Amino acid sequence: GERNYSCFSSSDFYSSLGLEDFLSVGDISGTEEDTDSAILYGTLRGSVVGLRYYTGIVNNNEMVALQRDPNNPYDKNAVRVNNVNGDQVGHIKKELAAALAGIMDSKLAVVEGVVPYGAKNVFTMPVQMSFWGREENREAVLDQLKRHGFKLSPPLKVGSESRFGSKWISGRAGPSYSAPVHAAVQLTTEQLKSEFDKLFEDLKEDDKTCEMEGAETVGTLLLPHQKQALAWMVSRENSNDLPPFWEERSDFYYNILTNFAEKKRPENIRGGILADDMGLVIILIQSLNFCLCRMCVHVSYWFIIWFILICGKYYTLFCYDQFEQHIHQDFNVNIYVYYGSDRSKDPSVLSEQDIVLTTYNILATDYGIRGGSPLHKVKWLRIVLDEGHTIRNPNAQQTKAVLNLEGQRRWVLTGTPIQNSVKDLWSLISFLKMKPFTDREWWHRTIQRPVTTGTPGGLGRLQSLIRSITLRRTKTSKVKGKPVLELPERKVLIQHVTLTEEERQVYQSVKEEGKAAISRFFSEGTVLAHYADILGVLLRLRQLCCHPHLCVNTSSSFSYLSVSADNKTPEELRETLVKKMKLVLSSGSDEECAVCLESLTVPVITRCAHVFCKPCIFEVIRSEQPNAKCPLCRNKLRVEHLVECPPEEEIDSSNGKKSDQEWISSSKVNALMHALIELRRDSPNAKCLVVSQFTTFLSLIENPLKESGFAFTRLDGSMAQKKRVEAIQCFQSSQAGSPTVMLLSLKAGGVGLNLTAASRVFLMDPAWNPAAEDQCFDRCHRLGQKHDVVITKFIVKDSVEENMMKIQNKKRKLAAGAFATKKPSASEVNQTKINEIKALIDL
DNA sequence: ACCGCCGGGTGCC
DNA sequence: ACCGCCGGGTGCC
Repeated sequence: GERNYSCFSSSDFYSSLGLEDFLSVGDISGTEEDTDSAILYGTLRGSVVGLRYYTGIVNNNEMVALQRDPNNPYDKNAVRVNNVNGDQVGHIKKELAAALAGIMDSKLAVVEGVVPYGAKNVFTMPVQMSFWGREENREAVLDQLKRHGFKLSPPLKVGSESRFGSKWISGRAGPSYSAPVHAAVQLTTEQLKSEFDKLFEDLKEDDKTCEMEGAETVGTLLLPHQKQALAWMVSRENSNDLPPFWEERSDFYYNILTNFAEKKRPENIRGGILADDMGLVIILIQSLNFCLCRMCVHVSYWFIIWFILICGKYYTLFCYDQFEQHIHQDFNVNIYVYYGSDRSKDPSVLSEQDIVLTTYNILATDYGIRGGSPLHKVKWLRIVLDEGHTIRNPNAQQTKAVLNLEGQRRWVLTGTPIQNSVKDLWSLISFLKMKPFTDREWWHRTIQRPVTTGTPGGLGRLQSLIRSITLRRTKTSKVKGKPVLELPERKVLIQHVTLTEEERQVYQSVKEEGKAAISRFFSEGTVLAHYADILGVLLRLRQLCCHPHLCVNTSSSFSYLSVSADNKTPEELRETLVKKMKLVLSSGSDEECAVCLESLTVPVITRCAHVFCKPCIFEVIRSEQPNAKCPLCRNKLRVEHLVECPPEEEIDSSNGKKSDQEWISSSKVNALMHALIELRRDSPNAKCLVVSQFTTFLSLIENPLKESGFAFTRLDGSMAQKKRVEAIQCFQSSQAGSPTVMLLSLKAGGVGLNLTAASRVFLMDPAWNPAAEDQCFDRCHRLGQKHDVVITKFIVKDSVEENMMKIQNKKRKLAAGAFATKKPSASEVNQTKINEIKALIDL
């Protein structure tokens, strides 16, 4: 909404820096998504009329949806009443509709209905309505109702919504309300956490521990947990079970959450979620391309074989996030790589394939094209989403494109089925076509809200739902009492680095200058308004900890801090946006485009200060016109407001050597080189990753590596796909003379990136988000790793890096306990942010 | 009777 | 709808 505009313009900037996880930037999504903080204002009895004109039928106690019908020729205030299936039951009586229309259109409240009794009436039936909204809108809603002569009853708990399968208690006479049940109990963080752990750790179930031999060619190579996964997947595809929460009654099928019934048997869920936090399954596909470790080769073949043997000659669409071109084609199946400008737009070409590989980005781009996407014209036998969690934003074009694919058997591979809250699950559940959750209203009313408010039974529902469709394997999962995977140890060492006198002087002067500016913001009370600028200060300090050359124009660096944010001319606004974009592009390497989730190609910045690829954001604007909104903050988007990055200056000096500038070292580089040389002396065959967020730093490090005769390779987000594959294969190779060092940018590659050849990691600079570090470490500490993994973090003593570590530790502790609990209030979030800034700059 | 009352026609929004 | 509402027919006691 526009009301939040001023917030967005500053806060979206740090989300594009990827710092929101670290610096507790609150979720400030618009009202439509902000349903979690809704409270119940009260209830109201109304009537549904015109029943005999519609075919939709309901049961007593069944939930109904109220939907505005503004184009109704008889009454612009019309409100439709639909049953769970989406069939219209009738209309809300016009006097009441007149009161509801304004409230619903302005989104002041969400109105939900339940038909308490009289469901079989011929002409009209009662409907019990609940009004939900944000605390601050309560008065406005009550007011609007009052003006039309309606008054809400106190928020009784509506029976069918509050307990698992509970019924309305029918009194002998009059309307049947259940007595107000006790208030919902908010579970403690620990309780919630342990409940969620249980969601996934259910290996005792028969259908998940039963093993199945693979195809003959690979069967002998399967590990027990892989055989289990195979058996489970096959059973899921052939299962005749009703979907969760459905019961067979005498001659119909009954949904115990919504009390909806229908004669037609609800579709089985022929698929599920393979949730795997270490790529045990994800690796199956991706390791095809990194097939240097024997086990991975077979694991991946196994997966392909599974699809061929189980499904016969059918075509299967893989949604492939980390796109790879080199696919082994040893199994005599047709694999079509649907990617690049020469991709066939002919659906029948796709239909001829056994397997079609594509990316979310392509899928989303094609979805909007005139004439329709060929991918959406094929009826797939199977659709497999790799990195399924990337579709967790229900409003993203990618999600919409995925949800609209046709295909009966649907699989989701994801390491993190629930990223932050239950909310994230909806897209996946919807993708699996689980009735009635494909409609977000039923998901929200029956699962999400009960869970987040701690309504008794809510977690139980979620649990049984997840259990029925998910196979979960974690590093600690056990099969027959033995861990599914015994990984070598992982050790993290902190190596402190002391700056030289000279480095310290520069650092100190930049710090004092920044500190003075930030102090001024504090005294002016404009800290949050200058948040982006503050991040800029911190960025420079972080860079100075690494190498003085990373921080280019130090002396005049903060001149822009004094520019007032208001009253800018268009040219000034443009300049500011360009500056912000450059800061984003240089802050950490490989900033992602939120549309394609890949590295930014031709970056442009929106007026709301979000950075996207130019083609990506153009496509968004084109397909959503005339009211295109920013995918990240929902602010209005206009093509003419987009600002491109002026080309004259090289931002990414990826080859490092600033033309003839003489190479100098730094304390941190010295520390690294000392460690590398020692490692080469002690174990000449050991391979290591040198990781930094700054690609320019990696480029600088190339100099001493060459001087000391190291064979090294490099992987960062800016590299073309072919180069990346080459770099990885070359590094993973065990041949003599193959590189022993890989320069790796922190965020390069996806979960599937397999760098198990390395057993040492040198992290050159701490990341804002500890999870990003962990994910990076997991690229070598994963299936296939033969050695203990030692990670060395270089941290400059008495610097912003040390302060970052402190906050990281705090975050880690928080993350360990927090899950789906109530969101902190905006003021709490801001206070945390302010405290973190103070801690970072020693104020 | 510019009323009341009767009884038939009729029926969402 | 075994209702409400509408509008035409009708009109002392």
